[in-house]
Amino acid sequence: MSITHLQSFVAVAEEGHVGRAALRLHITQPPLSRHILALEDELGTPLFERVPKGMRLLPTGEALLHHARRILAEVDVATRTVREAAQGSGAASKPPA
Amino acid sequence: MSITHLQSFVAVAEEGHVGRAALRLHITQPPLSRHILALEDELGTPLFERVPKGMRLLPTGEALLHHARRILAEVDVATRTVREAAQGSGAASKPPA
DNA sequence: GGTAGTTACGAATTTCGTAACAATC
DNA sequence: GATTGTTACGAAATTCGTAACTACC
Repeated sequence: MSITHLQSFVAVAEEGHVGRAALRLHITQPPLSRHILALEDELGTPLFERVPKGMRLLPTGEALLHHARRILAEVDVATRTVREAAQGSGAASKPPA
Repeated sequence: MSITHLQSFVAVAEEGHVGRAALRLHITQPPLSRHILALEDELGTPLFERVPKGMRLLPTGEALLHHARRILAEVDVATRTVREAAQGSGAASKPPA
């Protein structure tokens, strides 16, 4: 499980549609579809039900969604916190791109 | 920032030594060293002070360590929760390796 | 000279996007 | 036949480990 996979999962869960999620993530459908399949394979269970309109979360997916959002938020906080700590101590070695 | 990088970071932070952390992670020193350098580069600040005995956490590193542990723990919980949800609904498609 | 981290470099793996496919309405 | 997700496949990018290097006692 990678952070990229979790970002992909959340996007598909929120859009309910691999194509739209891919647009949102600025990648094409196939790699995004593969991210979901890889996650399902790793966890050993489907996360979505494939319906004619797109992708519908299963209970397993609902369970993951909570945690995925929390993880992604925490990654964000971690990044900001470290950058602030760096600024505070004037120890920055690289200016932000 | 990837989960692998965070695992590497925590191991080095706890061991205070790239070589020992590499043994613990069952990889060699160079990739582990690169993980730390990549993280420092991405965050724009050093996380460790290089001392003769090894690697010593800087305040920026201390700040990251808290979040990194929380993220890794949350990933663990997420994995278990989804697997339990799958068992509960009998929807498992792949037996655990 | 021993111990530590880092850089060079080639091989193996992974990941991407285009194109083709499959399935459902 | 239009819309959706998936598989094939070759190219590009990443990541590994061995070997060589650097720095500090």
